[in-house]
Amino acid sequence: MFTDSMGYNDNIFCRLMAKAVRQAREVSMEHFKEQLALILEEPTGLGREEIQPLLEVPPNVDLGDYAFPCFRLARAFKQPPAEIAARLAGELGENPLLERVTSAGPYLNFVLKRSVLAADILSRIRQEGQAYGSSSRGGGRAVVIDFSSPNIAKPFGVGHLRSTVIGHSLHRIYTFLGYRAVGINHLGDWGTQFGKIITAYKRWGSKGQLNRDPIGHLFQLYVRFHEEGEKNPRLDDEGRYWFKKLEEGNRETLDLWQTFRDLSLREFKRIYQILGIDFDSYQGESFYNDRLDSTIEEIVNKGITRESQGALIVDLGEDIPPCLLRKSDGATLYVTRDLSAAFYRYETYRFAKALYVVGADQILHFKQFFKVLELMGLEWADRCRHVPFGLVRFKDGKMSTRKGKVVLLEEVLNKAVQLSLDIIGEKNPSLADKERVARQVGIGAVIFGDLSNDRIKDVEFDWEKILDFSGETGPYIQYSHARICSILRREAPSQTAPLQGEAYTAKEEEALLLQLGRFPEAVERAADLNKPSVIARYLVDLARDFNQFYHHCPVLKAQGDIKQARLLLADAVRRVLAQGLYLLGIEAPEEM
RNA sequence: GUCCUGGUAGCUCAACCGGAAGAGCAACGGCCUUCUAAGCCGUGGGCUGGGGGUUCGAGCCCCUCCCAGGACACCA
Repeated sequence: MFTDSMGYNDNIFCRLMAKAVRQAREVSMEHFKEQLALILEEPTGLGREEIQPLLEVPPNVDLGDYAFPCFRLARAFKQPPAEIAARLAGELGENPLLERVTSAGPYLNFVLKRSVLAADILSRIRQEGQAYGSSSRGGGRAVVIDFSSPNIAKPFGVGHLRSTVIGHSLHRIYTFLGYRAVGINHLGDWGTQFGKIITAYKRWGSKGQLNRDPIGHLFQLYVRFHEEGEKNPRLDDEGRYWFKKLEEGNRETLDLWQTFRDLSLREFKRIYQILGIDFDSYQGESFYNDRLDSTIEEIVNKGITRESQGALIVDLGEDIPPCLLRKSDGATLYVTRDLSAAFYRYETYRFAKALYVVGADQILHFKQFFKVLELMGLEWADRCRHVPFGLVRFKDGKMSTRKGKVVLLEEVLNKAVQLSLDIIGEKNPSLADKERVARQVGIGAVIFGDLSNDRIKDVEFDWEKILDFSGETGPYIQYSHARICSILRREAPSQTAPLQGEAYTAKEEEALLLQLGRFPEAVERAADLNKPSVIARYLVDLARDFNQFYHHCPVLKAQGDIKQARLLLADAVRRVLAQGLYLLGIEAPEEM
């Protein structure tokens, strides 16, 4: 059952097309704002375009559905805002859209007619199903999203979770808005650290251990290299030597590198599978090796480079340090690969946007990188955006990969799933397929925990917090969803019965309807700001509104039209919760 | 030293491009012969780091100081 919102199928594009056709006559919350702006145009003497952005949602539902602050009018009317609000409230007469207009201090508050609101939103959700909230604004244009991008031969720690889940969510959000999202895992599979690892492997490595636990072994070697390097500075030279060999294409070294890469990638894909994530491309840094010369040439040809202390640099002006394209020993750098990748991606995808979901510690790097594109005069330079996020840190200091301090993501996921399983055993022991649900809930909790806060803020890793499933958490949203499914299993709403807008009278129902109507705005905002947290917050509010409804408005025990109306409302909430979770990369179990 | 981010309830965080300061956790008190108590209801809790400025209006914009974190050409 409920297949319309569960299995996300390829059908979405057909739906989006059909939707575009309907769009002209669709009514939405945005449309309500337009209508209000129209109503206010005459009495205020302001234009529609001026009014609409001023309209806001009052802090308290009892005040109204929308509010218009009258401060702006004070000067023109030569009257205090409060008096203007009071006067306008009196002047605005009957309107088919409005239940009432009141003034509260300097604010003019509007209450929409419940029957209109309900019929409007619910019919839309009923018609569009899982496409509710989507749009065709992307028009099939490409958005390239560079995310996750772990370093080969290093463990996948909790620190990598952020880029991975933010990027994945953005991929789904942009797809939902009609873009062709391209997820790229720009693997860190090249660079001087491979010289180090090869050095370490040659000195202390073991083939047996490598096959048994590839990443674990490589990580040990990496840590040991840095430990010994403190005492023996010559190790660094050795590392550089082997990297040079690698770049020259030395067979033996290359084979070793290839082995490390294959083993690591297999390991990473296992983790991605647990998280339910896939990429459209795994072209990492090494992919650009044979393009670097032409990349540099292209930049040099623009006449913006110069030699400095034997290195090739681009001056970027007073505010930013210069960008180093080639070291004095001839080796290239990270940014050279990024530039090369950007050229390649533009040629390949002709993107409308290129997003880089990379930590905030690399803000300067991206400034330099984008500045070079700009100085080259590329018209697509401003389509590139760094989507930075705060770092994960521990109470007792920073996480240092070099020193071997790392919390494995898999360990976190395993603990969350185990805890989830324990809770199911306690609360719902008869549940079928407990392990599957425990995975959905445990992993959902970890993902939601990361996505629910503004990405720019640093997060402190805290076992207690990540394993807390009460309050504003992923399980809270999933639980709300499962509760609805439980009701609908007993009785499904008629999908053809006429909508009875008048049947919604409880204030919990009103709040829920209004919140449902805001979903499309939340999705758009999440995309505009590249912040999945906007959707996460929206879902917390929606789930809270639903739980209040659940506790105050019996569904199955209600009679006739009221029962039917509540079933329909619950069903609409179910769809939006499931879709919202999907956009975050979280599953929505029907029971838990 | 220079630049970038953050600083909101005891703790973790919201606040829709300037508009009426809110949640969750923790604490305390209630609610399961009722559609899943991973829930709901209630109580307490604030000079939005300090000071100045712009504005009818600032948690949000500008200046300055304090605190925390990060970055700052041969790493990624």
